[in-house]
Amino acid sequence: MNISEAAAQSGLRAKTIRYYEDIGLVGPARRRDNGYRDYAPRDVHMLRFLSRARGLGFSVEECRALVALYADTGRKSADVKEIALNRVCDIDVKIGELQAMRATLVELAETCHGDDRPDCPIIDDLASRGAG
Amino acid sequence: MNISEAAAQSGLRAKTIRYYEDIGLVGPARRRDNGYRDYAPRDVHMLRFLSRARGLGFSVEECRALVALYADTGRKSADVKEIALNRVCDIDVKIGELQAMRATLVELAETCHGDDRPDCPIIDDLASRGAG
DNA sequence: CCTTGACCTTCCAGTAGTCGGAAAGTCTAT
DNA sequence: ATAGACTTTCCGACTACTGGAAGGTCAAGG
Repeated sequence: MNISEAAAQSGLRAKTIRYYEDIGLVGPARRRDNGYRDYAPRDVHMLRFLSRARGLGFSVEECRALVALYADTGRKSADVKEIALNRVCDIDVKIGELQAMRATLVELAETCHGDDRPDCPIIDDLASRGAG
Repeated sequence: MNISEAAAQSGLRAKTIRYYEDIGLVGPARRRDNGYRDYAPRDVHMLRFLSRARGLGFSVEECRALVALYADTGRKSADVKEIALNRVCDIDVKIGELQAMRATLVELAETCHGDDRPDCPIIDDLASRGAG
């Protein structure tokens, strides 16, 4: 099948598929006589794997590791689990940071009357608080 | 003061300060005879404002708007509040996405025995689940 | 005066992960 | 034959910096 069909079935865009081939995340696609890439269901399967892993926030490099583990039928499940749990830790850190930002912003917004007057605690706070 | 001192006092790096000048987020710094940038406490104040706004996750473009509002003493506090609340919405969306990722990953990790055996539900799930 | 090291300057390139578009070739239907 | 939808490669843009090279400047020590 053509790349656009593979894109539709995998959830990736054609551009992204070419990019993944470019950086070697997937092997070079088989080509037809006209030079068009030709994908088999098995290839789409791999692309869907990547689409899903990326959707879970794994970096392209982590995906590379996952692909290697996927291909290695003798892998240890512990190796995969470790990558997944590391990802959970990363996520926890990011969620924590975002929650801290959110709390600060809400606090600031709550003290701001939000009308036509120029006096604004949000600006004042940004301007006066220490760099930390 | 020199740029490194301004950096230390503002919480930004020297490189970042030059970059902000480059993209016009701050005006060009006054120069000394030797060509070195020379910062007054007032400039550092502005840089600290930016450092803090960036720390709260405002994009550089949002910072540009905040700087304009900061400089506009006739601003409406409502305009500032709107930017802040939009930012809160963005954060909520991101937190939601991260929590969904986290839940999926934890679920997958919990079903994975995580030992030397090759059988791995994480890989299996990534490989078999639909693209969504 | 000379050297050393820590500053400073500009400019260029690279990062992640695509996206957009140009220019050119190909396929399909009418 | 032609229109329009596909494909190809390549190049540049995006965000927000960061690193490094090549070179100028300054302050301290011998």
